Amino acid sequence: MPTTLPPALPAERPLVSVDLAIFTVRADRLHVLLVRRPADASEPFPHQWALPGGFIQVGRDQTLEDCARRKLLEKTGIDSPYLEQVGAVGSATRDPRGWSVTHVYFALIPSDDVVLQPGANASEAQWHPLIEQAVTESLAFDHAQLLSQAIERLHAKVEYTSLPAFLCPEPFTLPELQRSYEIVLDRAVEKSAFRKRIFAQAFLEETGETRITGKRPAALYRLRYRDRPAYFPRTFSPRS
Amino acid sequence: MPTTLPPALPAERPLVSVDLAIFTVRADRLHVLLVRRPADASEPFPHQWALPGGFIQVGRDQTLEDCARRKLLEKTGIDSPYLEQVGAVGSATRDPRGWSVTHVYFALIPSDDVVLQPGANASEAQWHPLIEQAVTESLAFDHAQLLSQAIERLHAKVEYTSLPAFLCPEPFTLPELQRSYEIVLDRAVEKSAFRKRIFAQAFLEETGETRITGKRPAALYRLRYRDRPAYFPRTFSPRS
DNA sequence: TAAATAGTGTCTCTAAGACATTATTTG
DNA sequence: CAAATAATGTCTTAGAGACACTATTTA
Repeated sequence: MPTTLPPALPAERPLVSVDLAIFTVRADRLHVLLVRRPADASEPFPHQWALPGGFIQVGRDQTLEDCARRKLLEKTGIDSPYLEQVGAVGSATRDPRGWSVTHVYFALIPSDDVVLQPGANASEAQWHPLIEQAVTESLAFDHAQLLSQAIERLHAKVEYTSLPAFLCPEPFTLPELQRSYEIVLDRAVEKSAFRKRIFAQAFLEETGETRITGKRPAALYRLRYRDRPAYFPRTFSPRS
Repeated sequence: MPTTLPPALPAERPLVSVDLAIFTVRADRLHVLLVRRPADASEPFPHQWALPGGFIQVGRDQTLEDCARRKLLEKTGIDSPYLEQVGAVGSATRDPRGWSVTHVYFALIPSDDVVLQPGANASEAQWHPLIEQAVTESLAFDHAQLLSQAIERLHAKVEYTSLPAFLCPEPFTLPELQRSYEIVLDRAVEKSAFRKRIFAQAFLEETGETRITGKRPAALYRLRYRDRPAYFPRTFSPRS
């Protein structure tokens, strides 16, 4: 029998964590939630900004996604956001404490639902605006890379899905939804084409109410399905 | 100091693995490579078919993707396939040996490059045809679900990328590439539209040679870039 | 020259972009 | 009624689908 066969179970196991890119729109800008690493010098990257996250607790989390939802609830008080797995990044060197794999999720939440949770380490949670697809602070670990993966995914999917609707507090008007698209895409969107596109997918329902913000009141809508986005048959700008 | 704070490092760590859905086209059908679990009754799911994969070896694999490439090389002898991470699935119950996370990758390889590696456990590696998007055997663990996630991703991306080109032995003719699309999509593709679409993206280069299989010889092409697919501005059938 | 496969041309259709126009409100 | 914002209408355009047609080979 060869001696090179791996053992049935590995002697050493990697660290396993989940990290979240939680996005919202505030003050007409896309923001991401960051937390400060503990100041304790025995921890890696003390006092640096990082994506909220943490290790799987095998006694507590039933699934990877449960762990992500738990973290989100702890930080924001929100328990049913739009949540999507972006991917996993694992290597021997990304965490000085050892071989580690992290699982990146992104969440979209309407900012008025958020109650940043006080207490313990969450007191240092803060919204950071995204300038040119990135955050100005330098982040702990490889979190800058994880964040840009999440942003890249968001950016790509906004071209052909209704994701920005999950950033709007319900009910919302069509101009508000359009603005949400423009903020995420960071470019102007043509109104008439936008409306045809949205209505063709029929994922909104009228509340019957209107909102009087500017001059002519705008019709209010809510999502027909809170649990999944709508898909458009084409992207916004097929070439550009 | 509260006693509910998690420890800096978790006491228990999940098992971490990689599983591969390796696709190829043989005999005009999409196939996936499966391996038999060891017959040893002390192992879970003895003698069942499973996706090739295994635990991360922290002393050996530098990254998650390295681990996937290593497994692929061990099973097929191929070292630079198209390889893409599909996602991670983790839960307390998916492996009877404990909390486990697996990372699913899919690979596309031209079947004539493959040399199924003999020896040890690899002697039991076999190509299985996909009928109606699935394999007829029942698979170990949650591998049926992992496989369908991989197939779903492949299916979705074929609508707007050049992925089927990675299934064709180079050089290939346009009718051969079209057939590759039809096999993966499991539907007919219209020739004229197909050719316009392919040439518009300019990801092929002519070899100058032709292949004489049927009557009129067909021009031979190879990929301009082996490392990434081309993206089309629209999907194949915008509605249907 | 018939059969078969490779490759092209033409017309239609769908959904997006541009941009002008109409509608409804407040001051 | 003027200003402002909401909503609609019309024309163009890009790229896919349908399908007829031409081109090049072998038997």
